[in-house]
Amino acid sequence: MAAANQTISDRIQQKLDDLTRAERQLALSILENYPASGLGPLTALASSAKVSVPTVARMVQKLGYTSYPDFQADLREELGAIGKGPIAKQETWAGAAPSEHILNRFTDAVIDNIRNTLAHIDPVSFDEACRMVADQERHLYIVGGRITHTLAEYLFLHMQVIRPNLTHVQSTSNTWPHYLLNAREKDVFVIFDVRRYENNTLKLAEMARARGAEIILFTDQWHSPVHQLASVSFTSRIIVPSAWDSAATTMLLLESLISAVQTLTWDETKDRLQELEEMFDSTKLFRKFT
Amino acid sequence: MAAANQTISDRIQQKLDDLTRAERQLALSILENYPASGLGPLTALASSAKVSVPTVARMVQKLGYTSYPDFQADLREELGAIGKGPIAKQETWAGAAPSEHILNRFTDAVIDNIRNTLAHIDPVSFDEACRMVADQERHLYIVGGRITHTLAEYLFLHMQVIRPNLTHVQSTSNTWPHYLLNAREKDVFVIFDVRRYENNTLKLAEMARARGAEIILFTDQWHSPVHQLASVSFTSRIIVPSAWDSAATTMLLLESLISAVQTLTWDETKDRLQELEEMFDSTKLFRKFT
DNA sequence: GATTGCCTGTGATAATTCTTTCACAATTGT
DNA sequence: ACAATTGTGAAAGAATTATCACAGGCAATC
Repeated sequence: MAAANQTISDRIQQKLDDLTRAERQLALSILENYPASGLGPLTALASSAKVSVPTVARMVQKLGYTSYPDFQADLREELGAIGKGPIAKQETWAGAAPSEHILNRFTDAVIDNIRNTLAHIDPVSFDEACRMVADQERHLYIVGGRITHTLAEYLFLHMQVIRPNLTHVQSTSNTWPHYLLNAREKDVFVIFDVRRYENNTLKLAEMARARGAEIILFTDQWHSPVHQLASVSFTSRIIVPSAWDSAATTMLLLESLISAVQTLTWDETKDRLQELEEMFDSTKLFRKFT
Repeated sequence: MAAANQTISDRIQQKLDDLTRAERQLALSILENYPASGLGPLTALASSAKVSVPTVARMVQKLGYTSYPDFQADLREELGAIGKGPIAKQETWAGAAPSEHILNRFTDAVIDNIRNTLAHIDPVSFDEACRMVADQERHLYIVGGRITHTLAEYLFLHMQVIRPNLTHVQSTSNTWPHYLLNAREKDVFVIFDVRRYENNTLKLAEMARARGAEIILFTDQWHSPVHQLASVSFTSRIIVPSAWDSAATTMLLLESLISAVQTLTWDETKDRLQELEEMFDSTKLFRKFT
């Protein structure tokens, strides 16, 4: 049994870089359900991590143990030690940091935002919005402002894979009126507007509405003026201990929407994804492992 | 394995009266160091409780298990259930929607990601990264890939307000080698790289490192290869019920970092913010109320 | 584009450890 | 003294673990 002042969890994380792909997969699996998974039989651990038995044996030795049971003994000892100590903590997210640390305070706030936002959301509207975004007959315009531009782009990036017939508009640029020339009845505008609300965005929304397009709005709890014009509005709470607002909750909503739209259009999407994969493979832009 | 809604600890205590002297002695020993002692070998448990091996075997059967390993399996399962904190599982986030609705499933996953990510973060490294990013002597390069580009841009946007002397680099473009010409010792690169890891990004990181610059990396649980070169790495869990990965957790970390850097540089920042406000006022780009 | 080397899984085997269960003796309490 | 409980020692059986050789696959390199 190897002596250690740190937890085995720490030790594994520290060694993570010296490990190979399968070993890392195993290590992460152990950390995933820690420490329970490491206390079962070796074969069970191997199969739950989807690696082979020798891989487990090899890694345990890399971690400095003479055998798997040796490793388990250390785990048990650690588990026993926890029992003694003050068990109080659980409230802090980053356990290693004090509760006043910005990481903990910020995370507290974001979780609170998420809870609050989700509690007030209307799933029917959500589903409705998903259907609108998934409808490939309608041209999809995605509009972001100065800060929200990044969220808009994130949506655009994913929608590009999922469906054709879409446009990314920056309300901060002067070129957006050109795009509106093409907008037709029933087209869909996904608009992001949080405080400080942008005049350009409002004008754009008004003109879109005038042309008979429908608007899906992502805004904050104070409601962008675009709200009046929107068919569906998503309201996120965005308060955090910072000079700025948080986009994390809006991001969550957005990703949920993407996931839902993806499911709705899966039949068509999967071919596009397939093609994309092949293109990536051929360009070698990405690496497959390690 | 016997079904139970209660913990095994409860069950043992409940049965305590039906047990004989040696068995009770064993039971109390198990509860003494719960659950670690029950997860070791039977013989070890027997000797630590100072009872004989058959006594252990007999009692386990009295508790309703078919075998000692069966008992252990139940213990491990219970241990695994504890690992999941109290906040996540029970609740439906969007109360109006059924728990199988994508909104609830997705939010569950994100909360889980956040919990897991924060649990493994090192606050010392975090603070260190904040100091590096806040140091205006060093030029700050922000690097994003295909998907992470949006996160990079989000950081860039905020850093622009907080400090001068920074550059936004897209690893997907071909122009980045030009930027590297200006990179100097101790400059800071904030690099985003999640799967699928981009070869361009790795090359960029290597060259930055060769020039003596320091790297702060935002990656996922599988660790971008850039990890080896980084002074500080932030590892987010990014699994959600979707064909894509979630950026929400990384966004949270990022915003925490921004907030912390903002605090560190407040003296200089507040003037810049003031100026920015005035510029916005004069351009009438934003509306002050509603 | 071919080669080389590293990593990983497979299947098998042997060694080890752990578990179960004997019968019987010792102990305890009634 | 009787009956229930418990421990001893042992041995068989089961499960787990350690390890091997080998082949396939992937990636880096030239």
